[in-house]
Amino acid sequence: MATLDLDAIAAAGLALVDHRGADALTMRAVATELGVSTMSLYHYVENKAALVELLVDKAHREQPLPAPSGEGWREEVRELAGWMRNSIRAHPALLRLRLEYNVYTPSMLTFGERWINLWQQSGLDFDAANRAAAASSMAIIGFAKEEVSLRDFKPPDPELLSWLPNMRHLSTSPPEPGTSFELFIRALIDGIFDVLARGQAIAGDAAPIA
Amino acid sequence: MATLDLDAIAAAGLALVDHRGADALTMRAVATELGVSTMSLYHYVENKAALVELLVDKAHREQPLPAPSGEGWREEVRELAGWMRNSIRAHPALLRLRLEYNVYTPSMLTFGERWINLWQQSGLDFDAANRAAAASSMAIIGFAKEEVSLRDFKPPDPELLSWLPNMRHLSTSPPEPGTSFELFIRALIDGIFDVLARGQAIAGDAAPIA
DNA sequence: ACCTGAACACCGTTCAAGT
DNA sequence: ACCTGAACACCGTTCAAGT
Repeated sequence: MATLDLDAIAAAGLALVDHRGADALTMRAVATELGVSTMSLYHYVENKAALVELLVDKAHREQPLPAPSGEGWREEVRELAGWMRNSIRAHPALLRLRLEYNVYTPSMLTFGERWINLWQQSGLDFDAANRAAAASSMAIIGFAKEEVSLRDFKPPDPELLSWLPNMRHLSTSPPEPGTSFELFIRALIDGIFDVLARGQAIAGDAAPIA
Repeated sequence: MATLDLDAIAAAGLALVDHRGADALTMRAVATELGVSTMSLYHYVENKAALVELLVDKAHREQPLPAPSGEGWREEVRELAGWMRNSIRAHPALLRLRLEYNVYTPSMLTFGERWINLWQQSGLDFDAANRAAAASSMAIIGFAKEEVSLRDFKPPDPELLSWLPNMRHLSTSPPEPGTSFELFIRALIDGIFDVLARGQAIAGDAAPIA
């Protein structure tokens, strides 16, 4: 029996990333963490990109998709958005590695599938629902990533802020991050639905009337 | 007179990043591009993080903030959002470096200042306008970053997609990226305004009535 | 099949030395 | 003040060799 397996490698790597940051994830560090030589890893993983993919997969398995609540499409979209946000926030240091090694996993696709499904239940027509799903998923993923990026934004010296009264006020009393996401998600869903529903209604009504 | 200056270094670095990607930006590469030894750079730049900051600053100077059009706050918010999107798209490979070296520049702050200013003209009260500005700026920056990230997303094998009809349809006929941003920005601004204006109205009306 | 040490081609950066 | 080559401490990864 082998002393190593993919899950142990993923666990060790993810622990490194979570506790010591993206820079701490080196082949050497993962190997010594597992009490094994660096080159052993290459029997399980083709290269570092594959290692990162392994971590992303494990992170995703730890955060299974929520069961549909049946509370209606709007509420379910909000729940799924919250799940995506939590998935991103669970391993903030993983974001840089994903970008660096261009890692995409099938789990993203199943999320997208369900996301589109929900919008198809909104009453918008087929094409509008697809456009709504595409735009809104990008917005939500981008917003959640931006939240974790801003976490290690160090506020500039007060000197500079003295010329920028609005920013000074915002940086001294920032809105709570949770409420910002609440506002964003509600506004986005309602906004996208309204814009597209209005477009449909106009397109649908104009022809018969004219 | 010196053979080197900050602007030449920034230009050489930015050219490398734009034409050969983030990985191509090494101290050695920038130096040889300028026909100089690697260590010369350290007389102008403390370390690689400072080099990246230099590139970001140059990129930002090339994309000056648009003059206020005076067409009303909604239109001006859209214009400013488009400017931000273009700034991000102008140097897509710079995003990874910014994240990697945690680079924030004062130019971000002047953007934020104006962004808040516009929302203060929306008719929302002071706190609501600030919340709107914070949430919407994160959404827009995140969305634009997501757009460029998705640029080098390679669609998965059709095998996998056969179980995901919605995603298969989306990947065979994706919406045009430009219209996706148009939809997103309009929906976001209207959505945020409506949610907060409704909240204000309710809070303002409920008390007298009860 | 699984694991290993030595080595290679790269990094960013320090240092002592040149003009 | 400005520039330089040599060297150091890291990377990811190849290779030939062990069990």
